[in-house]
Amino acid sequence: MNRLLLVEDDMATCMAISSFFANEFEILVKNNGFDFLDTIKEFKPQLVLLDMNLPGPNGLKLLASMKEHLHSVPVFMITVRSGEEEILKAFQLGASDYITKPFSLKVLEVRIRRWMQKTRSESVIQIGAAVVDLLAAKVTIDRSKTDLTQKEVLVLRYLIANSGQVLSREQFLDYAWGYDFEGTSRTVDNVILSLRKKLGDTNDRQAIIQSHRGLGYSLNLPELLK
Amino acid sequence: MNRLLLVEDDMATCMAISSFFANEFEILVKNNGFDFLDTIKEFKPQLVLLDMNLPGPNGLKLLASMKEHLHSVPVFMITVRSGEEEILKAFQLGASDYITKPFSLKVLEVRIRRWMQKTRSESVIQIGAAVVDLLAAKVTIDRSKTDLTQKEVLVLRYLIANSGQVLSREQFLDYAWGYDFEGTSRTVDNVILSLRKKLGDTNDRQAIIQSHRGLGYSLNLPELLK
DNA sequence: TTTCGTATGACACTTCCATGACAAAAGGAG
DNA sequence: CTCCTTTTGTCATGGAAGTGTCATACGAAA
Repeated sequence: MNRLLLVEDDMATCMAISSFFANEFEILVKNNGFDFLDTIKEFKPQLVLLDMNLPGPNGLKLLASMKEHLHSVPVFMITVRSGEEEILKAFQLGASDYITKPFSLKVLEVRIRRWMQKTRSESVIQIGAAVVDLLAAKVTIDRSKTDLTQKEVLVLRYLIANSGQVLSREQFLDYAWGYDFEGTSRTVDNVILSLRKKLGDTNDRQAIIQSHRGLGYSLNLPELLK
Repeated sequence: MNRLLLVEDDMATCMAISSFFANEFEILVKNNGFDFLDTIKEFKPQLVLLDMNLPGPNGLKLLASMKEHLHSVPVFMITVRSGEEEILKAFQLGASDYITKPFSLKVLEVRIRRWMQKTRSESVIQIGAAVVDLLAAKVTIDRSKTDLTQKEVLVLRYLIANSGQVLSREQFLDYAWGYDFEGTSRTVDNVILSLRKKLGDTNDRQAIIQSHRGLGYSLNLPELLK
C-alpha cells in the first residue's frame, strides 16, 4: 500500500483527509514541521501533502530543504492563502501541485492518483466478476469466498501494481520468490493457473490475466475508469 | 518552439493567453469545438488548453473523443464552472489538469511548464494512426486493440530507439535475435510486414516504416515527439 | 497423522516464426 | 524505354518452442 505523509496542523483537515484515505493509503500525520526530513527518510512516503502554515518552519521552507536532498518525492502544497506569489514560489521550489482550501476530497484523490500514476491502489479491487481483497487474502465471487495463498497474493499484487504491463516470469520470480530463487518457469505458470481459477478467469482473448507468448503475463482490467 | 492549442470562445481570455505566451509558444486559437481532432492532427500541439463551454460539442465530449485516439497529448481543462462532478469527470477522461477561471497567467505558465517536462518519459507512443504501448505489448488503432508478439516488440523498440535512422537487417538480427543467429533476411522482413499491418502502415512514400533498398528500414515519426 | 502450500515433471496442445517459393518492385545497363 | 538483375513484399507451411494443465512429491504446520 502506498504511503502518504500529511503535514498539517489543522485538526479538522487532518481528520477529514486521513479518514477519507484510510483504506487507500497508509497515512502518517504530523502536526508540525519539526523533524520533517527525518520523518520522510524513515517513512519513505510515495507522496507528501504539506500545509503552508505550520508551527515551526513553514511549508515553503520545508519544501525547499527537502527538494535539496530528496528530489523524487512529489509534494502537494495545501493552503488557505492562494496568493499568486506564493503559488509561483511553491512550483518554483518543485511542488507537484497546489491545492487551495477548501477543496473536494474526491478531487484531491484523483489528483493524487494521477500523480502516482496508479489508478487503483486500493486493497479491495474488482477484477472481472471477482472482488479481491489483498490484505485479507480473499476472493469473493458470486458470494462464495476463497482464500488466496501467499504466492497468489504476491503474484496478484505485482500484477495489479503494474496493471496493463506485460511482466516476465523472471520479474515474477524476482518479486515473489526472491532474486536467488532457482525455479523453473512452470512455477509461475501454476500460480497463474490457480489465480485464474479463483478469479473465474477464462484464458482467451478477453482474459483478465492474459498470456503473452515469449513475454509473460499482464493484467487487463476491463474498464480502468468507469 | 512548443506548440499550444487553445480552444476557447471567450475573446478576452483568448487575447490574454495568446499575448502572454506569444514569445514562449507557438499558439493556435480556435473559437469552437468543430474540427477538433483534425486540428490536433495537423497542428500537433505539445499541449491543449480546452474550454468547457464551447459552441458545438462541449469540452468534455471533445476530451473524450480525443483521448480515444491521441493519448499522448496532455489536455488542460479551463472553465468558470467548478462543480465537483465535472472536475472528476474531466480527470477520469484523461485531463492532465483543471484550471478554474479566473486564474493567474503566471500560475498557468508554471503548470504548463511542469507538465511538459513530465510527459517526456512515457511508454505510450503515437505512431501514425496507431497508439503503441511497448510495455503492454499492445497496439490500439481506431479503438481496436492488437497484441504484439515478442519479435514485433523487439523490432519496434529498436526502431523507436533509433527513429529516423536507417537500420540494417543485420542490426535487427543482432538486437532482436542475438549475435549467433544465422537467419535469412526474410526473417526480418516478415516481422516488418506484420508490424506494418498492425500499425496500419501503407508502405509507400509516406510510410512510417520505410524501406531503403539495400540498406534496411527506418522509422519516420511525423515530428510529434522528439 | 493429516492437511495444505508449493515446486517440479510430464504430456498435450497452441502459437509463433523461420524458411522457402514466388510475385512484385526498384534500379542499372544497354 | 526495355530488359535483366537484385532486392523486397507476401503468403503458406512445418517444426519447434512456449504454455495449459494435471499428477505427484516434498516439507511445514496444524
